[in-house]
Amino acid sequence: MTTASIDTRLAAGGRRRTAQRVVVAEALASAKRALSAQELYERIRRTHPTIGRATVYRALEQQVEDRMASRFEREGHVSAYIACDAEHHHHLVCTNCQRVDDLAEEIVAPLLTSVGRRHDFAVDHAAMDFYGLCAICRPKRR
Amino acid sequence: MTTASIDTRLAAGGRRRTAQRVVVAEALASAKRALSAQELYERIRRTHPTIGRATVYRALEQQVEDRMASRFEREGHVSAYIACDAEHHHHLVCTNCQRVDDLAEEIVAPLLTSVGRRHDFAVDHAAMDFYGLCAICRPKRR
DNA sequence: GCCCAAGTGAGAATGGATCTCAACTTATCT
DNA sequence: AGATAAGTTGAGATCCATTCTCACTTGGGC
Repeated sequence: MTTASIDTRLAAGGRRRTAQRVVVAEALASAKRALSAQELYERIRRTHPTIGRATVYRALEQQVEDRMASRFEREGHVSAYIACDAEHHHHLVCTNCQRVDDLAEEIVAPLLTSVGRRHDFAVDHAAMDFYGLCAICRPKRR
Repeated sequence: MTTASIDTRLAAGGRRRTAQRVVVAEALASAKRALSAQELYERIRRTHPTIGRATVYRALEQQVEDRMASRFEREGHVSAYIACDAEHHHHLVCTNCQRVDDLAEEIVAPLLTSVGRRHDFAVDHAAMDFYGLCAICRPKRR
């Protein structure tokens, strides 16, 4: 994701494009892996020592609302965030290096169809995150 | 799930079958819906006022380990638990009444196969919970 | 430039979850 | 049954990620 598109999306929905929100969005996007709010806060603090903890939390919250990031749960009741584009909402999370890969949409679609057919249930949203070892970490752990 | 089978499974893996663990397991099993640890604690307290909060948390934790229950995340960083048998680990959670239905295993299997084929990723566990309205709540909300 | 609602930061508050530890059970061994 | 070792328990303290508060600041339309 380019800085330009981050900028555009940060201004969506009547939100203001503040320096802090830009910093948070860029930091998350450039991480290319899942980070907790705390971890991101600490990273950002190295270059922007005056940023507030609550600001980082609020910015992440908004990014999730605006579909610029998605949130999932790490062990220990901690939220982790990953930058993503609006279309992909399911992930393969490496429990070793925290790298995140998008789950191909065409793999998920048939599942949603089957759920509708098999169960009498109106799916609103799904949390579908797979945890395991990525191609790089797997050999090391054997 | 019968009391007998709860009893059997509580004793699995060298654990002791204590009165408190039996109470927690039965309370969760009879709820037939997702409950947070806190909610379950309050329910149990009505009939067993001396039970400790930590005991309930520990019992739930063990049940998850022993595959007698599964845990997922509710809004607000709260863990919710639902009793289940060892085979089913994915759920359809009604966001209105909190009722939980098991997701048929044969629906999920093809997805896991596709993930393995399409991505070079060793899935360890998956959080696959679908949120929406169940057959009973859907008509009411229209 | 003016205005004001949205956003910010520092610290306090919140609250679910976990830890501590002495007292208590359970299962086992003799 | 009595002794014993180890798993459990309960009450409260503690932890810590997250949220709240509120005075101050800033973005952006006018």
